[in-house]
Amino acid sequence: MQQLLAHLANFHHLSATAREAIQACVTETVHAKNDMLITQGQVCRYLYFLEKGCLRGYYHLDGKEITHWFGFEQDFVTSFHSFTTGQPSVENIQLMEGSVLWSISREALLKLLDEHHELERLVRIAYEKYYLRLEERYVNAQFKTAAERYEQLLEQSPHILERAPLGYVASYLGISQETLSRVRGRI
Amino acid sequence: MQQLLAHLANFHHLSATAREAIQACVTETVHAKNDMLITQGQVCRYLYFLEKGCLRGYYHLDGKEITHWFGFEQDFVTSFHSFTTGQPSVENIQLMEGSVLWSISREALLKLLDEHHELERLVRIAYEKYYLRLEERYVNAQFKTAAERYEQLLEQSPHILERAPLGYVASYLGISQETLSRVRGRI
DNA sequence: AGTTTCTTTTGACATCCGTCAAAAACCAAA
DNA sequence: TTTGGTTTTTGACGGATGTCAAAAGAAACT
Repeated sequence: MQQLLAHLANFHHLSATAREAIQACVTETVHAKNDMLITQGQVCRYLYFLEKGCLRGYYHLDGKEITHWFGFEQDFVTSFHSFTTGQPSVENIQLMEGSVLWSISREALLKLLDEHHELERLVRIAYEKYYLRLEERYVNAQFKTAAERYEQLLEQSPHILERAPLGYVASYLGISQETLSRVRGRI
Repeated sequence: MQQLLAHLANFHHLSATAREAIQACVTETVHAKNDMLITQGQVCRYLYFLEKGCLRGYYHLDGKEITHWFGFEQDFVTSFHSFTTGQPSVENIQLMEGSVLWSISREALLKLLDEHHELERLVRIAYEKYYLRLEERYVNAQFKTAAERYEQLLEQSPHILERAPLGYVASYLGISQETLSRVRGRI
C-alpha cells in the first residue's frame, strides 16, 4: 500500500511545466543512514521523492522486522495508507544509506494534482502497477521455493541485492537470513 | 484482479433507480454444475451477477489447478483483466453448483456507469477492498502456518468450506489437499 | 441394492526451511 | 594495525508440509 507512487512516476517522464510546478513546492532534506523517515504510530503528512540514496519500508510481525519494499533513486515514497487517510502509520520507513529527499505536503500535492492533470493520471497508473506487483509477489510467496524467489529477484531487481543487507532481503523474500545465505552459496 | 467487483457491490445496497436500470439491460442464464463460464484463452466480454449458486476462478501452475477465488450469491464476477483490457483471459471460471446468472455486456455496463454515478463509486470502492484482501492473503501466505490459515478461513468465510470441495479450498489456502485434511482432523 | 465414480482420509517417507548457536568474514573507527 | 561491532556463513537439529500410494467414505447412476 505504501509506495503506490513509487516504481512508476519517473521524474523524467513528466512534462517540463509539471516538473517546474513540482520543484516550486518541494523542499530538500538530507538524512543519515539508519534515520527513520516514518515511525509506526506517527501520521505521515508528506510524500517524498528520493533523489539520492535508498530506504526500506518494514513492519513488525511476531517480534520480527518484515521489510516489504525498498525505495531507490527517483522513487516517490511515503507511508501510503497513513498519507492518504491521516491515520497513524502501521509501517516504518528507514534510510539504508545517507540520502537526499525532496518532500511535499499533502495539501501542496492535492493542489498540484488539481492543476496538472497528467500527474493524476500517473498516480492512477502507479496504483495499478503497484498491485500487479503485489499479485505477482503473492503467487511467488505461495508457489515458488526460496531459491526460485531469489533467482527472480536477482534477475528483476539486482540493485536490491547490491544495496540492501541480506537480512532485509531475506524478510522481503519471506525466508530466513540463513536460508537465503545458503541459497546464495549454491549459485 | 478478476473479481474486482465481487465481495462489495451488494445488489441490495443500490438505489431503486439504479437497480431498475441494471435489470433493464441484463439477461438471465442458467448453468449446470461444472460448466465453464470462461476458459483460459477466451476473451471475457461480460460481467456476471450471481443470483443463485457458486463458482470459482482458477488458473494452471506447474500442471496443477490453483483456485484463487470463489464467488457466491450476489457477487459480481468476471475475468476482470480480460473484461477490462479485451485480452484473452488467463484464468478459468467454473460453476461449482447449478447456478442462475445475470450477464451484462461491457458496452451496456459503460453506459450504466455513465448514467448512474453511484455505480462508478461502487466499482472504485470494490477495487480498493479487493486489494486490501489480496494484501492480507499475501501476508497470510508468507507468515502463517497452514492451520492458522485454515482457522482464519473457518472464521471469516465458513460458507466457502461448506460449499467447495476440499481440493479447491486447499489450493486456495496454498496447501496440499492432504495437509488440509490432516489440519481439519486435528480441530 | 449394487456398481461406479468422485472425494476425503490415512500412512510412509523425503525435503525444504526455520531456529538456535557459534564461527568466520567484513567493516569502520581509533 | 588493532579493536569492536555488524553482517554473513556454517552446522546441527526438528518440524511442517509436499508427494505418492492406497484405503475409506460419499455420492451418483443403473
